[in-house]
Amino acid sequence: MPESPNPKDKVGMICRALRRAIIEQALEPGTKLPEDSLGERFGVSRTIARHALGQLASEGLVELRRNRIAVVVTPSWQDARDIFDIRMELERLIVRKLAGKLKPAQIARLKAHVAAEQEAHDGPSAVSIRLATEFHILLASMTNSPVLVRYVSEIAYRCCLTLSLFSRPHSSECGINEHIAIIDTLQSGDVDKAMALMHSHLGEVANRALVEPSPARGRDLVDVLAPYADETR
Amino acid sequence: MPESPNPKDKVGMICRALRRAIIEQALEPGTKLPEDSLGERFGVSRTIARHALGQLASEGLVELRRNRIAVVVTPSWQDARDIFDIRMELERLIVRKLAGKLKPAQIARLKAHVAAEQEAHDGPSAVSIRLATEFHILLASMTNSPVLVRYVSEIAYRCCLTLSLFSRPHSSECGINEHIAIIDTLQSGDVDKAMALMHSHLGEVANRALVEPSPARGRDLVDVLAPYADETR
DNA sequence: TGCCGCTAAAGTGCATGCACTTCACGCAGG
DNA sequence: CCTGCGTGAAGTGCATGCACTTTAGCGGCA
Repeated sequence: MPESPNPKDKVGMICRALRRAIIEQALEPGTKLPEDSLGERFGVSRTIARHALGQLASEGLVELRRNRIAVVVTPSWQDARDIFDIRMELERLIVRKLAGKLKPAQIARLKAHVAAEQEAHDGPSAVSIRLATEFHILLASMTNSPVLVRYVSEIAYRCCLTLSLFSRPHSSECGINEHIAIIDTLQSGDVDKAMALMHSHLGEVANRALVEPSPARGRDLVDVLAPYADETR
Repeated sequence: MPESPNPKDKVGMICRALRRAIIEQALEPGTKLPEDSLGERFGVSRTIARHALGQLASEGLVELRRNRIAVVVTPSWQDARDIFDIRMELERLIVRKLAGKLKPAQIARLKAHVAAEQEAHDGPSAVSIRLATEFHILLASMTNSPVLVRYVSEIAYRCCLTLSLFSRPHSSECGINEHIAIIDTLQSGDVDKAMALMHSHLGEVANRALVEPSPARGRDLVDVLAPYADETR
């Protein structure tokens, strides 16, 4: 529902490209995204680039301030916590809808994905982060609920952003085993266990990600100061 | 985060206006929204109108098909069910965050809102639907979680759309009393009871809204046929 | 040296123009 | 009377242009 997979849809293309760049941390939080550069890079006019930025902004991935260059958002620590809270609720819902109802083909699909995750385990961490995220989106898509897919995608992308901000350098090799366990439990049909598993899985991720701010975590000054700046108005 | 309350932000203005028009059912599902008409009506160029439509589309309120006039979405019955499911989860989360933590000023604010609902009870049903919806959004906003606010707003708006499609003519005078009960329980701090109340409140709304399609519910042919059309591709 | 103000360059906000697509109406044929 | 088709009108997709805002860097002044 965000935008169709229509190959002619240029703004959709750009959105996907940028989302992917962001999720793989090729574009770090705070990176500037000037309309013309984008347009030039993708071979379209500013108009289109602008439209794409609008989309991404509505997904919470870029920040759009009037008369200012768009930037990749820098989620606050509080934002991050909120997002994880919501994510847990939504993914529990997904698990509830899915437990015991997956067709063999779907199970196979999931296992194939996890295999890909394992394969990428020793590769660049950007890829494994992306795959881990896509696992959750894949799961969501099996509910056949476009709305759920959209929200979980959005949230999962934003969690990636958060990870690149707050998480310890090498915590990214997050629970592939947990993914496997979830698939198995889903297949077995034990709703409660599946929900608990998903809950603790996400809890793990959140814990790895959300090491308490401990102010000067190498991040840009302006980000560190953001909360204080809020006080002044 | 969707768009700032900046008064200079024309596309934000148009979005708000259209959202409100949709929520009050001045624009029914299926209504066409040509860019130029919109632009003319709001005194801006097509460019801006177009941008606004893009926003609304990403919120799931309008449908945007390539080279075709944008229309107010016509949610399918299944969509409606999904949306209510998600809504329940999110609002339960809200209640959990809020129970026992509301400041007196916030309680007062809520009660004032309910009073307004009561006042509008005998007025046009469009207004009371809007107020009922805004009650939930107000609640969400008290969590101070922008993401939560955004999602609940979006979902609530879409529920309104659904209502105008599926609900019986005069079911709109939905539980003002239930709103009051929720406020009271929230104040008392009984998390479980508050969650149960909210759950049943939404369940009520959903039941009133989602009378099983029973095919020819006066709706347009094309809508009835939509699911069958899906089979063909 | 260090700081402040000024100015050109870079960037955004928005409207308009042109090419292409879809839509709606009327007309011919069954 | 209904159906199928062709054509102009209506509408979208996209690029470009101009006015205004922000930014960054330079030169003057302390």
